[in-house]
Order: sequence, then structure tokens, then C-alpha cells
Amino acid sequence: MSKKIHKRDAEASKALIISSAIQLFSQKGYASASMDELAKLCGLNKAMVFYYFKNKKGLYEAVMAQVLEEIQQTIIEENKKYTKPIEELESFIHTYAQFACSHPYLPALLLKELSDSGAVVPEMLFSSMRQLFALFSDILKRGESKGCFGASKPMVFYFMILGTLNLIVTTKPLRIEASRKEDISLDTCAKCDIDEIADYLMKNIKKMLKENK
Amino acid sequence: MSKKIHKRDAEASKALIISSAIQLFSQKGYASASMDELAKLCGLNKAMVFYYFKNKKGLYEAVMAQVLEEIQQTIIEENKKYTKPIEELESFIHTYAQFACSHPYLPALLLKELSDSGAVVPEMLFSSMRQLFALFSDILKRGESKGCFGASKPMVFYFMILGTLNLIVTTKPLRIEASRKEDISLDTCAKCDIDEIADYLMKNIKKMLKENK
DNA sequence: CTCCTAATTAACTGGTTAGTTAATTATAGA
DNA sequence: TCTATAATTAACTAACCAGTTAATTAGGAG
Repeated sequence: MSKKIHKRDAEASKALIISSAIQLFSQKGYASASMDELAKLCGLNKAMVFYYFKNKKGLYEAVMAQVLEEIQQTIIEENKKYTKPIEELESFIHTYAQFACSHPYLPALLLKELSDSGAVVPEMLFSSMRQLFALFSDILKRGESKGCFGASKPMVFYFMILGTLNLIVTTKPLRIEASRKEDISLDTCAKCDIDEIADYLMKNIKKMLKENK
Repeated sequence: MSKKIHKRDAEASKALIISSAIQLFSQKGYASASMDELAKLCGLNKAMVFYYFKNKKGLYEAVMAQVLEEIQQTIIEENKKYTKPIEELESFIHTYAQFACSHPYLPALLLKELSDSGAVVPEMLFSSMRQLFALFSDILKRGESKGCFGASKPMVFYFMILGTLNLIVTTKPLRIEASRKEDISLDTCAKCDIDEIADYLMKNIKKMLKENK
């Protein structure tokens, strides 16, 4: 009875604003995204944005919170399916790769935010990245103590994975264009799909984590 | 005789504008950098910016051209000192790491630009990244044909190196802050210097490039 | 000393932006 | 049906922004 078809539905309006904002912020960045354009994009009055989110920064924080929460939950859920460190690691890489590819706003937002050291939402970015990193670090450390992996600097491996996958996703248009007008001798992996890249990355990270005899 | 002390020196003014713009663009990004603020920053009249660089985009292009040219030349010069692929690879990684650390605007500008797929200066970014990648790819391919390295996807390795080093540099403030208020169990490499990271990266990339028997 | 030109300036413009406000409309509950 | 309140709107504002313009200044060549 509470879920009739409303012409006025606060939750629906909020959700519509956020989903439109995700699109706009990831395409244009925080500064270039205009609230007038956002209102046009979601077909609501601009004042609604300020009514629900107070100001532009508030909306951006809600956007980042949702995006970071989503990837975090997805990775945590996937991680639960495995127990062996090597499988958990593979799950981490593949899940992030899949998510980044099907939600390309994530790498765009993340790289923009990280390149400013979290200029707009430092605390939230910080806590979210910390939690993901803690999960990742834990996988490596457990693998190490079980003898599956050699000693490693988890922070470097974390950035290696996120850096590579984020760049692969965000530069895809650039690399496809390159493959059209470039000589064939330079392979930009334009045709590689994300699972192929993730497999390749996993294979190489396994090599790095092999115990040195 | 041509290099007296001028009160009006076009070249000096241009250079001052560019160096201030590098600082401003890398801190704020293209959209948030204001030309009024730039003028204040370098102590010149705002109209000078438009006099020398036509418009904001023209200035940004000059900035990116200078920054990309600088890193490219530095890497090419360093590369000339070596002949063995493994030394060239080490030189590539260390030179990029050193440069990125002492010119932290490079990672900031590069990540911002790449996360937009080169929204502001696509052709220039494209050609510059292509040349650096060609050099890198060539090192791996020569190593492969000489038998020092196993087969590899250079594009993925390229992003692995640039992605890791750029993130290490841009997140440094964030990681230092983290190490102060976090539990010690989670190592964010806050104290690592860039050469240590570059060494570690090189060591692991060597493992990945070892021929599979 | 005298021009000519390049460098520099203050003041301005038109457009855009985030954010506000006060009035209006729909809805749920009594 | 009435009413309190939550959702929605159009119209507004003040600040800011990239870019222009026309006037001014300094320096070098002759």
C-alpha cells in the first residue's frame, strides 16, 4: 500500500538525481559539471538538487559514497566465495576488472579524485580505499603466512592492479583510435577484452608472488 | 649584449606564465584553474595570458607540450646511456620515477588528462604517449628477441609501471596522513622513497619477464 | 632625440554558475 | 473533505569567468 505509483516520489527523485550525477561527474569532472545541465539531464527542477543534497559538494559526496560502496560490496561479496588466498586474489582482480569495465565511471571518478589527493571528498575516499586495501593486504599476508606467496609490499601491488586496470579502462577509446591510424607494429591491446587483461595481470602477479628460493 | 636586464622581456613573461600555469593546472585541473588567479599568481596582467597564448586552451596546450616534451627528452637521454634491454628497462623505470617525484605536476596532469581520454589536448597527448610507449615497447621486444625476456604484452606492462608510479606519487600526502592516524598493521609505504619503490617495481617486473621454461 | 613597435595595463562585457526564495501543488492522514 | 506538510517550480541574484578593447608605456633602431 505504501508503494503506489506516485507523481511525487522523494526516493525516486533522489535516485534519479544521483544516477544522472554519476554520469555527468564522470564525464565532465567535478568542476565542469553544471547543475543546470544536471537538472536538464534528469528532467527535474534544479532547485530539487539543492533541496535534497544541500549543495554541489553534497551531491558529489553522495555520488562518490554510492559508487565506492557499490564496488566495495561487490568485491566483499565475491571474496566470500573463496578461501584459498590465490583464489581470493584472482577474485579481487577479476571482480574489480569486471566492475570497472561495466561501470566505466568508476575509473574516471577514481583517477580524477586520486590525482588531486582526494581534493573534494578526502575523508570518504580515504576510508573507502582503506577498507578495500585492508581486504587486499589481508589476502597477501594470509597467503604469505600459509606459504603460498612470498613476501610483498601490498601497497605497491594494490596500486599496480588498480593503476593498470583503471588506465586500461579509461584509455580504451584512445587505444581504439590509435589502432586504426597507427602502424600495426605497435600493439595497443585495442581488441583485448577486460577478462583477457585481468587474466594476464593475474598470471604475472602470480609470478611476482612466487616464493624466492 | 642581447641579454640585458629587461623590465619588459617577452620570453621571461611567457616562461613565467607557463611555469605558474603548470602549478595551477596540476593543482586545480583545467576547468577549476582561473585565469584571474593565474595572473595574480605570476604577478602579471591577465591580458598578457591572452596576448601570448590566445586563450585558456592555448595556454594549457603549451603547458602540456612542455611537460610531455620534458619527460620524453629526459627518458630518451637516459636511455642512450645503456644498450642491454634489462638496463634500458631499469633506466626507464627509474628515470620516470625520479622525474615524477621531483615534478609531481606530471602525474597529476597525466592522470587528469588520461581519465578524460585526453579531453582537452587529445592529439598531443596521444602523440607523446605513443612515442614514450614506442620506446618502451621496443625495449621489451628487443629483450625478447635477444632472449633476455619472455613474451609480453607491452601495453599492459607500460600501464603497470606508469599506473603504479603515478598513483604512488599523487597519493603520497594521503598515505602519509594515513600512517599517522592508522593502526600500524596496515603498511601504506608512507616512508618509502621513490627509488625504493622503483627498485621494488623493477625487481618484480624482472620476475614477470623471466622466460617460462 | 624621435619614431615605431612590442609589451603592458585597467576597465569592461556577456555569459555562466552555484545557490536562494517565495509561491504553488500534490498527497497522506485525520 | 479538510489540513499540514512534503515535493516541486519559476524567477531571481550575486559572484565569477574567459575573453576584449583601447589606451599607455618602455625600449631599440635610425
